Amino acid sequence: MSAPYTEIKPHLVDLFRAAIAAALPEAADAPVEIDHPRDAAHGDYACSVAMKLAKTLRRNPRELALIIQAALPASPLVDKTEIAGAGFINVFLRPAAYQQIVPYIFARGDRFGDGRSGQGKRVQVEFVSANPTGPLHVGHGRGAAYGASLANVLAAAGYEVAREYYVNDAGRQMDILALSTWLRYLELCGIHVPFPGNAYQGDYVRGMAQMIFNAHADRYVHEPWRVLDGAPDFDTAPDAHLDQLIANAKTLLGADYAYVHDLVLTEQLGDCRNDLLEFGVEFDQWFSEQSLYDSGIVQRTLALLEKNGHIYTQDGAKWFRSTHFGDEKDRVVLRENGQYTYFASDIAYHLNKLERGFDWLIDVWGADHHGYIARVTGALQALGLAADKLSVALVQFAVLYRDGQKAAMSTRSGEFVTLRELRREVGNDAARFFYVLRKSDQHLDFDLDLAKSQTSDNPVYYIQYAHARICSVLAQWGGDPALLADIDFTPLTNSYEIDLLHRLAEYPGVVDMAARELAPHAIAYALKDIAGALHAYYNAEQFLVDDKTMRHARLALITATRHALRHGLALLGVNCPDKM
RNA sequence: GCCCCCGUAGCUCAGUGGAUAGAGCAUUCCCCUCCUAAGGGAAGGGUCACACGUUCGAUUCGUGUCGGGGGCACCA
Repeated sequence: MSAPYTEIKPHLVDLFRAAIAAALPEAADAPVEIDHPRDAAHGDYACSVAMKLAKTLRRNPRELALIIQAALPASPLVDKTEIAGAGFINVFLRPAAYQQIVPYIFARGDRFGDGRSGQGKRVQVEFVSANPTGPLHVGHGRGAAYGASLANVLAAAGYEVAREYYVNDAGRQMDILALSTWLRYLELCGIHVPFPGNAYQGDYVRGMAQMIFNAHADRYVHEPWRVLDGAPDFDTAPDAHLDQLIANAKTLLGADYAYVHDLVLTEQLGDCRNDLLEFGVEFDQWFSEQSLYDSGIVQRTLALLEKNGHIYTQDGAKWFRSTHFGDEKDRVVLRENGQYTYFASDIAYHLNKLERGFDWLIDVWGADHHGYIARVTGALQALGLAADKLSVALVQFAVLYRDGQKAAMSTRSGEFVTLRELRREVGNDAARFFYVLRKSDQHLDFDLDLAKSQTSDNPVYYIQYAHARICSVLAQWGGDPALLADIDFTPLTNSYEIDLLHRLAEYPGVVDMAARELAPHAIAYALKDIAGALHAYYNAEQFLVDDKTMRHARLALITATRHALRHGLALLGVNCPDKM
């Protein structure tokens, strides 16, 4: 049974609309905006519509404000209104306006905060999608935390969300990893081939080589003296050198190359999946790039583009005319050597996504990919698809700080800080929270010392502590919080209580906004505010007081607060400990 | 050169077309015989980079300048 609840802001908008329709019918479609004044002396909410109407109606704004004020219908939530400043209509609410949120939250339980603005539309969030060529590093961690939280927020806002990881299992990088592993394997077999500096250097490569050696001894040693055949000098042509070694490995290993390739792919993908799983990040689908070639959709897509006249041949390569769609230059889709570019399969991938019936696609990319947006949206337009169904969320880099210094992080030579190392050092909760504490399109300074400090400085503990305190009080009370749903809330009138009620009432709107703006960081800030209001309340008032009515009202309020904290922390993938 | 992000307190960052711009840290104080002090309260600290424009009103929107970061492959 759902408690009657009137959402404050929409209710006030309705009141003002009704007043204007009655008193100023010529301005009935005026935009009514209600905001929350900074200064409490200006009331709980303020409306600026009189000033906005002043110009079109050519009348004095304060005079208009008086007319509107006089026509406002009576409301059980409104105590009084005042006209102030240049023509603001300030609204002062009755405590009941805020108190009603408590039974509403009890009715919604841990689903308080869920909304319906998504209308069940199907949205796909594709994120992380790191090449499975080594451990995830701290940069991927931010994409993972952001994407996972964003997907949760969208689901809470009423979207049907599909979480997807695009596996780049078809490209040159995978070949380099397979080669790297084979060369390390040959070393284990006592055969030394100079290990190229642009191959994968990390210890995990030796680990995979060891696995092959342990399972199959020297079975995959195939004419190793020919590995360097025809390879140009590494120092003058490192890339060509590496490509020749890959070609040689494929020739020498023959059908066994697939074994090495598949093994390293399976190993790295498995490692990646476990890493993310431990981080609380799960996917509905791991989509293989190779499958796009196997199913022929890449070829079909390019044929369609060609038929539409968006492909031309030059210098032996096939180009997509992306300049026609605002890109700064045209892009190769089929190289002179007959191989498709990554871009080619990516066009096919996006076509495939839309063919799967999603209403909205969100790609979470590293900020270094921003130049890629124009060509992908261009390709969608060229295919006759609605490019506005695609949103790209760019995630800027994270820089780790330790002792006030940048923590060393080089992408080559296996020196990078892995996501796993970060999680081990600061814990999953702090990592998830710190990653989304900044707007995604801003550089993130990740303070390792702060993240692992078990003090009040740490915002994660600050919020979790609020939750634990509530649990502790309820445990000492010993009753069943669910039975507090129908008690008398009118004692909740002091400033701490009103402040907390206010923040709780605003929380569902924050979730809605966070979904609309692709901004899960707003959840983190809302939680900090709610936790802050709870802590202030806790210090100012005793909850377990003798007066039963007051005691129950306060316990109900903190129980409601607990629902909101749990909801928000769940969206961010952070745990809610009962004790700390 | 072109494109993207950013410039708000000493530091790290929120924020909004509205009235006196916020938080945490840092600094200086204060609060546990009391539900967890991983907490609360107070004080100081600002030309919201700069200029011009739009607007009744700009820190917010637009243009430009300066400054910081990133990106501009027949790599992925």
